[in-house]
Amino acid sequence: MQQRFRDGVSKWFCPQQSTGSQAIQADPISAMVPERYPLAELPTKEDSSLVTTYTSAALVWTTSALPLSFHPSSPTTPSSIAPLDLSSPSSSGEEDEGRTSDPPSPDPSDRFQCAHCGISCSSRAALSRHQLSHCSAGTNANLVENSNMADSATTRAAFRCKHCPKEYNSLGALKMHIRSHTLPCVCTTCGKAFSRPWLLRGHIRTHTGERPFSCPHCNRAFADRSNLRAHLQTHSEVKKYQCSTCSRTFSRMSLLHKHTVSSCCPSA
DNA sequence: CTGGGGACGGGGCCC
DNA sequence: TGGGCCCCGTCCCCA
Repeated sequence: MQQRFRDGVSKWFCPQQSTGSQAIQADPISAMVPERYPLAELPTKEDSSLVTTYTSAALVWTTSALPLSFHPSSPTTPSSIAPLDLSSPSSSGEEDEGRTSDPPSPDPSDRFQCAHCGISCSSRAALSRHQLSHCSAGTNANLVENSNMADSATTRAAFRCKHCPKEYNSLGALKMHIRSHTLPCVCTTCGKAFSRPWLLRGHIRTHTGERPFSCPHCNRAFADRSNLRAHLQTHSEVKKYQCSTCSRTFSRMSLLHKHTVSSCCPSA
């Protein structure tokens, strides 16, 4: 029954069963029609080029990650926004405690580091898989001309999507991405298609009205866990996102964006 | 204008 | 290798 709840998210997880079991067991589950999956869409490995590296920078709220979604015309400098340090033991930040929305704790003791490239993995399994990527990367090495292994461990890519410019360094990742083009999961109620079954399940809740995620503070229920997470921020006195100009905090990045662009420091 | 909810997309991780 | 799940994030809409 206990599922994998990384980083203590079970603290505010719904009291009901796991996400995959409620209300989906009846008709809605039959709404999933994942038979449309054209594997033939998978590309060959002939394509080879380096692509932009997706670093984990965005995960630690670095300001450099912010302008990606800023309005192009906005003169706001990224440096006007800074991640809020919630390290202070504020009781208001209780629901944020231990979640992965926080920067991952260094805790090197339980990290599994790759001897090849130094990348830290969260588990032995992850490390094993990562090391396999070195093996497969060796296979792909001629696809991705790269001589600096240590520096390029995160940059090599060999599998290119034929529908868009995206590239991936593993076939599995590419297959997953291609689903976003093929949308194999179709809602039988409204016909809307989704890339993954659980996306469809979430969508089906909009039809059924099911709200399995409830707030422990106000008992308000949500159909989407992410929305509950955002809601929990409203109960926190100190919000996660802070404007470095006026120190005002916001529950959402988007609100911070609006604030910096429109009212606080639009010309900064 | 601001804050918040609803709906959804996508990459990563674990089994 | 694939499915399921998690988290992060965005966009839109409304009060």
